[in-house]
Amino acid sequence: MRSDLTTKARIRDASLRLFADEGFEAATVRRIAAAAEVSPGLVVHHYGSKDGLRAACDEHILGLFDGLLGEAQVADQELAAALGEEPTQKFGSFAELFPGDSPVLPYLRRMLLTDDERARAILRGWYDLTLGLLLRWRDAGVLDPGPDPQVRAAALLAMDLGGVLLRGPLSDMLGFDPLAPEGIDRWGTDMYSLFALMLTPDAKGTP
Amino acid sequence: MRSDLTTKARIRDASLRLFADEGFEAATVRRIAAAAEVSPGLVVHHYGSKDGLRAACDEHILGLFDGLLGEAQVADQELAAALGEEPTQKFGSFAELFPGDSPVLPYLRRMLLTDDERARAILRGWYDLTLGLLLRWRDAGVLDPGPDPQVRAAALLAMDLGGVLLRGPLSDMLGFDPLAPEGIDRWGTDMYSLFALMLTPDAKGTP
DNA sequence: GTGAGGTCTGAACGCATGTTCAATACCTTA
DNA sequence: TAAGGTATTGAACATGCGTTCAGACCTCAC
Repeated sequence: MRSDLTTKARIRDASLRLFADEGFEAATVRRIAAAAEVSPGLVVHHYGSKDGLRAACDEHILGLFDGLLGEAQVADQELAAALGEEPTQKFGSFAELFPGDSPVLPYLRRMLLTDDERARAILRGWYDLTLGLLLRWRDAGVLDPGPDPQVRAAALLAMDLGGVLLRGPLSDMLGFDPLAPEGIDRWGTDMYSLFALMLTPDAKGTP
Repeated sequence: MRSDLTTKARIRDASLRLFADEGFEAATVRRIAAAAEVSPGLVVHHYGSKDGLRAACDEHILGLFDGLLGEAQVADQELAAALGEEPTQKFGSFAELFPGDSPVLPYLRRMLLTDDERARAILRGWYDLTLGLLLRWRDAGVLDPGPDPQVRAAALLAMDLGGVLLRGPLSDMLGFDPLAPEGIDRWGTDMYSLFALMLTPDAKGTP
């Protein structure tokens, strides 16, 4: 496989941006071609059809998230040994994983918006991870996930992804972009402090 | 089997559903007309254009939320007198305001995800209300909104709306629809219990 | 050199779209 | 009953869409 700046990859990246920003139907083959500085015919030549192009984009993005989920699972396993040790610091957020101008989060947003089945599957992976975390820490006496851990895990995920999906309106309200590098700390700090409320008094005492 | 609404309202409701479910571009005038059991020409006759129809839908939905916000503000004022009295029970969620099959939440979802400016304005109203609530209750010693109340208010809003925006995937994960009448209690209960973590020990003691 | 095979273009095609318009049906008011 | 406005239709139109295709261009192997 060749380097990633081939014309074919350039077309995919251009369509990634347009699909994410404007939606699949609104992004036309002609404008994708213009953005990638090629002819419309070449787009079809490389990807067979507009649907084929979308599939390639999906694959690309889902691959990234799958890899990420794998890393998170590994990190989770490693963490399982050192239980009770600053769990708050390990409760990472989606938003911190990608640079502010990356098209990855906007594209995920689009996939979730269109209820893509595979986006759901990715989400389910993160849900399982979160729920597992809550239960394990509960059993270790570190954390109280409330009366309904499954719903609690879903709510935490909803809050995290709500930040991704509502990035624009939230920036409006707060006066800063909570997902941009400059704002992620302020956003993340409060997420942590809200999460920390679930820690048991014992765990709170030992920072 | 036609409804007893006027033809014009029937067209608007049909397009409301289609816009919400499939997006503005994907919902064609012809299919809207078919859903409303009229001819394509009549749609344009009543609303001038497809854009005019969208504007009418926006107006309809935004009107509903404006009215709701007004009611919430009134309720908030009334509550201000009886401060400290079961604040948890008054922390309502978006999702509980509409029946499960109403197109209102799906349409709001669509507006938020297309970054409609007026949807942002509506959201800002709810944000201001939430933030005001947090600050007032903090000053009354009932609640601790954490180190950054503005971000906290935004995060709570993100969680609430995250439920709306991710309804499909969440239903998948949880095995029940958290926004349907049968599931809203279970979802709402955990939202309450998470919110209750912010109450100060004094307030917690007095149910 | 020459031909094969991939890359790339731009015009063309068929189709679905939003919109227009003349014609018809319905309903009110005089 | 007559008139006039509104509601409604369905065919027609222009436009932009995804896609096709013949051919030009490039790059190697022989």
